[in-house]
Amino acid sequence: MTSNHKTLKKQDRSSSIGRPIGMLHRLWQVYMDRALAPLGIGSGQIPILMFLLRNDGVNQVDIVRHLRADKSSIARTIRRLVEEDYIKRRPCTEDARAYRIVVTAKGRAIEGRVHAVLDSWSEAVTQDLAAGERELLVRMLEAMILQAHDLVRCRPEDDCADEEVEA
Amino acid sequence: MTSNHKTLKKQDRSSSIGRPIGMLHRLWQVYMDRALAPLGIGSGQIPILMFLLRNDGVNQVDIVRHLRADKSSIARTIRRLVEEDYIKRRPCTEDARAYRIVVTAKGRAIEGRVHAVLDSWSEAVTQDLAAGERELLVRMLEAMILQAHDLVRCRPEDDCADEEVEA
DNA sequence: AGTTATTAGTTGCATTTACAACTTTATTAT
DNA sequence: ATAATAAAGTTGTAAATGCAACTAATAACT
Repeated sequence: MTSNHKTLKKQDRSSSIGRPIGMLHRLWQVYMDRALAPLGIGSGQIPILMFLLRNDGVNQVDIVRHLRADKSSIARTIRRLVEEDYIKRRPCTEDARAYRIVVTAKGRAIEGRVHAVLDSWSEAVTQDLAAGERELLVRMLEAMILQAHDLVRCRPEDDCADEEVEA
Repeated sequence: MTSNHKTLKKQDRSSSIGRPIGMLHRLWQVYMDRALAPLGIGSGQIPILMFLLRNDGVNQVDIVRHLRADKSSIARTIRRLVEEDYIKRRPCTEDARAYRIVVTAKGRAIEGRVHAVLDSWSEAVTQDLAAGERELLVRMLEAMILQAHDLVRCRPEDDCADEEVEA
């Protein structure tokens, strides 16, 4: 235990919201990658797969909107999911440019496992929060995402306002 | 305005903590990269630079511990910061393996700019939160990081417990 | 109908970041 | 003092992602 941590200050962690969030995200990725390694699926594919499990048959743009990601990232991640046979792409009859992305049996088969891993993370990291704080946290994060999206992907009349509902 | 978002459900956003955090982090990166482009510095370099501005002369391991990142990432990011002349490495006299990382004048010169950008992000995304919620949020995030770190980088007697202080 | 603008996806390229294996130097234990 | 360990950094490799530029197809406009 040598090293010169004597002049390290406890500061620069109070203000910025970005730093702790980035840290949590990276730790989440590591956790997910380890837990999902036996399934041959990586952390980056999880959001798409989970979305598709609830919204089978959507196209890539729908995924882009929901995940607020870049379409090229989505395209590549979908390719990986297809390669691993978790999802399948079939031409969209109404629009020759688009595809309908559907989950395969193999994809459905791991839903439980993935959900369990996601939940174990959420449970573990929030175990120190007081009663009700976790729900508040989720609400705050969603509110922040809306602001962040407006700030970063500020398109005039963007339809990212979470349409749908179905059921 | 065609597209088939009719069967999209509003679900799968309630539970998981990982998804919204990842989303915020990516949006943060985009925001920072855009705002900092004129400075020739990227979002990945910010945490290290900000840490060094408060803790000049530490070595890479100190940075690794503070940022809870991988040492190879830190090594490469430091190389970039050196290439852009924001920081400098000088051999550590007490330990021939290590370096002391110090911020250059150019690095100090942009501190205000960077801080302003960081703050504008934090301010913008939390603008909808109620009074005091932002502080609560930061506290929750820090508590979650501790749990996450234990979960992912669980080393027996890890000294990541934020030593230092040096008021 | 014909031209223009938009939209769905893809590809090249760059950044951020983790893991494993390796080098060099310092520590511990014998 | 030696040998075995551990620690500080580096490098190869790969995943996750964003941006810009491109193709193909649909929608809009005249």
